[in-house]
Amino acid sequence: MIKKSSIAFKKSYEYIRDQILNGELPRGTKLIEEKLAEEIGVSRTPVRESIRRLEQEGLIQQKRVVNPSETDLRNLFQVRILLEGFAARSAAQFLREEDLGELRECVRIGRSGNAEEIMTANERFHDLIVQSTHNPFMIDTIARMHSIIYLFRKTVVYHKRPFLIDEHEQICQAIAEHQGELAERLMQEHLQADLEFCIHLLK
Amino acid sequence: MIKKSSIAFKKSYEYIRDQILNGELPRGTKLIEEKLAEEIGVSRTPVRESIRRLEQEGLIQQKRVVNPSETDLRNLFQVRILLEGFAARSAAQFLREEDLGELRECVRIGRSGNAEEIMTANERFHDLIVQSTHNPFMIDTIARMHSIIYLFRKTVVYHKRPFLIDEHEQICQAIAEHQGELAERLMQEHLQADLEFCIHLLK
DNA sequence: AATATTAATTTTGTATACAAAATATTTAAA
DNA sequence: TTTAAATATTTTGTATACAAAATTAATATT
Repeated sequence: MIKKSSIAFKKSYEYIRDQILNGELPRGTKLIEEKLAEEIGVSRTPVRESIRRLEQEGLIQQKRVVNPSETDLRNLFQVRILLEGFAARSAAQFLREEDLGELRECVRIGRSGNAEEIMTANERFHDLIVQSTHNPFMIDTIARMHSIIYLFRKTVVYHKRPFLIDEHEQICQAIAEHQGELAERLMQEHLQADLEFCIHLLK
Repeated sequence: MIKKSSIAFKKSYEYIRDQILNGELPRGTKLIEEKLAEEIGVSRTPVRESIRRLEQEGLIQQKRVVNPSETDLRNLFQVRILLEGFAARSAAQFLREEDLGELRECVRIGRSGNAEEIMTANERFHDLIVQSTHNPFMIDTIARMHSIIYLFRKTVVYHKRPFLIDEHEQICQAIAEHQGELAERLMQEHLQADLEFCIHLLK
């Protein structure tokens, strides 16, 4: 089957999404179709579609860049903890040897890399575990949450959370030893700590 | 804050969604913007938007009415079981007395009502439990799954699944007695049975 | 000065036109 | 009769116009 290009839509979707994710469009900003269209160099139609799409993905709410409250974050993490906890348990059972190697590599980079590298490694760590479920529906649901969580990534990178990498290492080990229950619990605690850290920064 | 109407969009969105859910647009059908627009009596623009929305909600995939495979259903239910299982546990802790009454009423109707009433009561049963989480994000995620699952509701109603109401009753009782762990396990088993029944019918 | 009304402006929702892309159909070649 | 190429048709993507709705600014009234 042939892929369709939709270049104007792609361009505007990626532009707006990236502007939101890297903070150039701060949380709470009102998005105006015509302004964006002119800025991007396309008509309103694809911009409109992009906004709607991002609305469905949770990055935009009522034409504004989403601005999650503490409660919103807690709700989000309640679901995230359930799903990624399951994923960790699943990884302990199904993760392939080569992926386990990459998981360890992520931990290593977490200790020795620069800010940019650490951020990428952290994302990769969680992604490897989520992918191990081989459940596209679950992967998609989790990805949707991450796009909101990533709104905070700059803030979180500046204030490095203590023990983050240690926790990753523990999870990694539990997975390597096929201890599903333990991996699940450790992941839950890990994410809970992430949440509290996020909320702490929010104030 | 003032609600906006968007009458053409609302009209076309609801029209298309309902046509899909009640089977008048069978699974796999290709949707053509212009045909639908004329049928509904609006222009292509709101129809387009409706299709995109329904695509995000999972009822449409690549311009066609979604047609889930057995694997798709299993993946979907894996997530559903996690989330609704959690919701049942949560209900055992937090469900208000009046909602428990309604839950019991759903069980009663499940035994004595006609097909239409039973269907509504079943939906309500699950909804009450899901709502007890008071987590809009979780509620929304689950709702999204239900819209796909409801594609099968006609088929499922014709072939009444045995023990369905008994299981509801057991869950209801566990919740009433604040036995969270039990309620969670019963809900998981209940949904697993639902899944197997769905898949059995699919063939 | 604060509040309510009205008017001006911005922004969005919808319809429409047209070109690009995808699909279906016909014709030609093996 | 099958396969390939060319053509015609349908369908989608994008731009644009215009009216409805929402927002903002200005005016009048207390």
